[in-house]
Amino acid sequence: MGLRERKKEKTRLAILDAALDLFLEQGYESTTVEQIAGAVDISPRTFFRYFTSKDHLVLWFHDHGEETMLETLASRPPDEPPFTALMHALRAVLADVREGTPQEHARFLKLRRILDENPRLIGQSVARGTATERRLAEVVAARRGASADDDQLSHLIVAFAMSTLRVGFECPRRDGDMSEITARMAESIELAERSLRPGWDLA
Amino acid sequence: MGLRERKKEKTRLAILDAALDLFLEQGYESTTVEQIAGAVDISPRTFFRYFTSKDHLVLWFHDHGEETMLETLASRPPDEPPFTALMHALRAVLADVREGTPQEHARFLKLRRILDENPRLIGQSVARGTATERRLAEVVAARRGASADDDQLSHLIVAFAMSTLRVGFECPRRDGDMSEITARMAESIELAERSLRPGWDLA
DNA sequence: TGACATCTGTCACACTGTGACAGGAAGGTT
DNA sequence: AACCTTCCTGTCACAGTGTGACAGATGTCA
Repeated sequence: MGLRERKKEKTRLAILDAALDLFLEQGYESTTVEQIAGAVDISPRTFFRYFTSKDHLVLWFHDHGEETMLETLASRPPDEPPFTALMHALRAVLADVREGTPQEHARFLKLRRILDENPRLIGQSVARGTATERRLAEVVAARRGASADDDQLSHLIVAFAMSTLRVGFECPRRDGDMSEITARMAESIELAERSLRPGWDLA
Repeated sequence: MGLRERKKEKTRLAILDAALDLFLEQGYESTTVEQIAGAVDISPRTFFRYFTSKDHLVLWFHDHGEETMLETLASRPPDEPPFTALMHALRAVLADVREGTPQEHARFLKLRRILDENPRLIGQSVARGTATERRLAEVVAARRGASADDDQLSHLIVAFAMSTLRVGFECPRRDGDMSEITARMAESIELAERSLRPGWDLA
């Protein structure tokens, strides 16, 4: 990894951290891109070369999560029931979060607080999730030997799995610490697994 | 209902219809608010007094659906299992769509095509859904004699129900007619009911 | 008809996001 | 070290969304 890429990554994180702090100080809406750019001494135009939009800042983790899910899903044995495979993917995301550096934990907690204070952003986060769902549905449909276009069950399996993740992520109280949050997410996964009829995702 | 309200409703629908047609002709992104306003001979400023944003146009039906769901849910017997009650609410939404006037059907079909061509808008639609989910979760939690803050299962029940609706709505092929779409939605509801373990929402 | 609330258009504006272009920094090549 | 190439950054200009303030038009009710 060359100097160029390292510098880029550093700038990226600097923007993110500055933005999260500003959002917590003054609120999301009342913080402008100009301020964020100013805080890390770049031009507003450059900001948009690192993040495609102001909202995109908040979806930072989401992109990582999606990647993890797709990778994990691909690595699961092909004969494993699809929903089970997805639950493993969820646990992988959870493990990623838990095993992060203290810095990453801090970012994660800040992000949760911001999302909690700005319901609109939760919406945006979910909105991005629909793109992920489409891709996951393709993979699940392939596993089931069907086409994602016809097979409603593939979509339902994925939708249920993503719901599980969301509930675990959003549900904890705003003052929860890292261990409480991950515990909630784990709890949500177990809840979902208990709720579904065995073999429902094979029919 | 006075003249004022009737006129308002008429303008509202005129804006909506003009917008849907423009979106289908030229695409969502390349249609401006100015054009929409021009098509119905109002000022752009006035447009924003009827719809809070350009996106809001597309969420028109969503607002109706939410209302129907909350009303239906309130009218179901209190001792009915929550997920069952929600499935009834879903069927009520479906019935509303099916029983609409031909004009309303036309709007519905146009809207579906627009959503299908603009994935970003599906996201927005889902995003709005999160607000609905919160309210529904409150009601479900109350039914379960719990607080929505603590009870993850309430959130999961609602999330699963909304997933069911979404899958039914999004899944049909873009060229489907009204009867095919409603059939798909009904199918999705039955699929969900079959998939869950009896009594899972009572624990 | 007159008093009142509500709706509408105009003007002005802040903010997000994008395209085009020119200068500068990183990387590899000789 | 000098060179060229490629990518990154800042500046300028701009389209488009969305909002606040105010004045005038329109519906409502007495």
